[in-house]
Amino acid sequence: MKRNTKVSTAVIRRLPRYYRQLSELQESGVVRISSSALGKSMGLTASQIRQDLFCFGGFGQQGYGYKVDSLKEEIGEILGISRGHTIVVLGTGNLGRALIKNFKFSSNGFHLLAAFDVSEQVVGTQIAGVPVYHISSLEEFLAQHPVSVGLLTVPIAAAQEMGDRLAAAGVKGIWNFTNYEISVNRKDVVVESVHFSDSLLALSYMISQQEEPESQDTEEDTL
Amino acid sequence: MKRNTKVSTAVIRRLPRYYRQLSELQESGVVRISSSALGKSMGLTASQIRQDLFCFGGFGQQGYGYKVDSLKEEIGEILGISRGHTIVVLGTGNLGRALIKNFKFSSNGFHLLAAFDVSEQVVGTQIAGVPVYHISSLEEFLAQHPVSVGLLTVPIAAAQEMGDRLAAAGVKGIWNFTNYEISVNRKDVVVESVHFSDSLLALSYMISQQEEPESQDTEEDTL
DNA sequence: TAGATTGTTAATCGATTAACAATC
DNA sequence: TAGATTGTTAATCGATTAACAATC
Repeated sequence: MKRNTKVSTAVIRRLPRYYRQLSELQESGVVRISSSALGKSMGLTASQIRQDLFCFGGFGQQGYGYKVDSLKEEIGEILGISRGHTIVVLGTGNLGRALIKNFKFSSNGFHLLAAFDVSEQVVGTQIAGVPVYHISSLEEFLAQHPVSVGLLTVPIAAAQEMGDRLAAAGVKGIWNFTNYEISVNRKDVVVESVHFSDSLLALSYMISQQEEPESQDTEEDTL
Repeated sequence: MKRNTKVSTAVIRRLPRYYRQLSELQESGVVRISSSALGKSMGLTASQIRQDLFCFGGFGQQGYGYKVDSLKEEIGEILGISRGHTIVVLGTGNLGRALIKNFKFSSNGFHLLAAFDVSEQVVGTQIAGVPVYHISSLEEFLAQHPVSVGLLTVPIAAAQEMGDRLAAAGVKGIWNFTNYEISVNRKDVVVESVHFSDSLLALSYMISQQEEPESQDTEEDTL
């Protein structure tokens, strides 16, 4: 059994994928899986999977493989799914609304407590059962309820200020959906950003490469 | 000047960040920047930035640094921003609608042509000026308009089928927002997925680590 | 010119892959 | 038992960092 002596971000980023894949296997009724089968289904090597799991002690059985149920359970534990994390949403525009209505917070171990906005039209209402408060009452709310994460879907101009307020009020993490790289200098607040445009531009690069395949030795006829 | 002999995905993933940072610098009126200054502002080393740009030939001036305008331009070119890429949206639920209304497709070099759905309530209408057609006319539309990318925000149950139809109809890329890992076996179709839950679970892991800091030599009092 | 900063090669570091003994 | 597959160490590969000559 190994202590998690500094797990690399590469491994951390794969953990949710393992969790997702194991959930799908579980739903398909698969009971046991080997590292090589799991690797094949995810485009990874068996070695890498065993090495990754070894960071946390290894949860398999020699000669048998891994029990899907218990491995999923273990990884969920590592990810902190059963820690009772809580979350609030800042900004109830189209995206905030979409996330509140559709994203399965509870499947990911988060309890969605409230949303905040400035618009008088939404303040006081509920979105999918989630109460919407005025942003001015954010600190008051955070003082009364322990909130793990603040989800930012505010306009880009308000992003930094809202991030600062969340950090000052003691959240542990900020899930940033604004296309702005907010800077939080507190060591005890983690910022995780979802940059749609980074994703689309990476895709743009990849499809652009395919359009001009191997222009190495061939004569360029484009200007 | 170096040919792009297999650029690593690590580099590709940083290109959009460079582009974003340079855009912000440009807006702030910054004209010139050195690799070390750019690195500091992005949490990268100067060496890494020079190495990254070197993959494409290097666009700096010795003793001076990089001109913000032209470096941004060059990186935009590499990313394929001025290639006239086109995109259609499949699924006009909350998320699809939010993206259509808010996401700046044109800033990222994409022209949003149309949206598709099954609901009779939206088919025939427009969302932010974008016409919504019935999904049954997808192939007909794609045959008439060259479409680079299909954006998937359909329910998870429809994800794979829609991905297959897009690939068969000749799109170059699929931008997948369903929480399902669609599999496309065609070599000429790239899938880029945005998995919200992977992002949140990674954040969950990170904040969970902070909650139990350095439980190495200390006595465990949790069970 | 002197100073600054890149382009580019070399050294280092870390992550992935390979190998195999342990063991179910 | 024989076969399979893990846990774990070692080897390899690739990415990051360091160094410095080139040059603006």
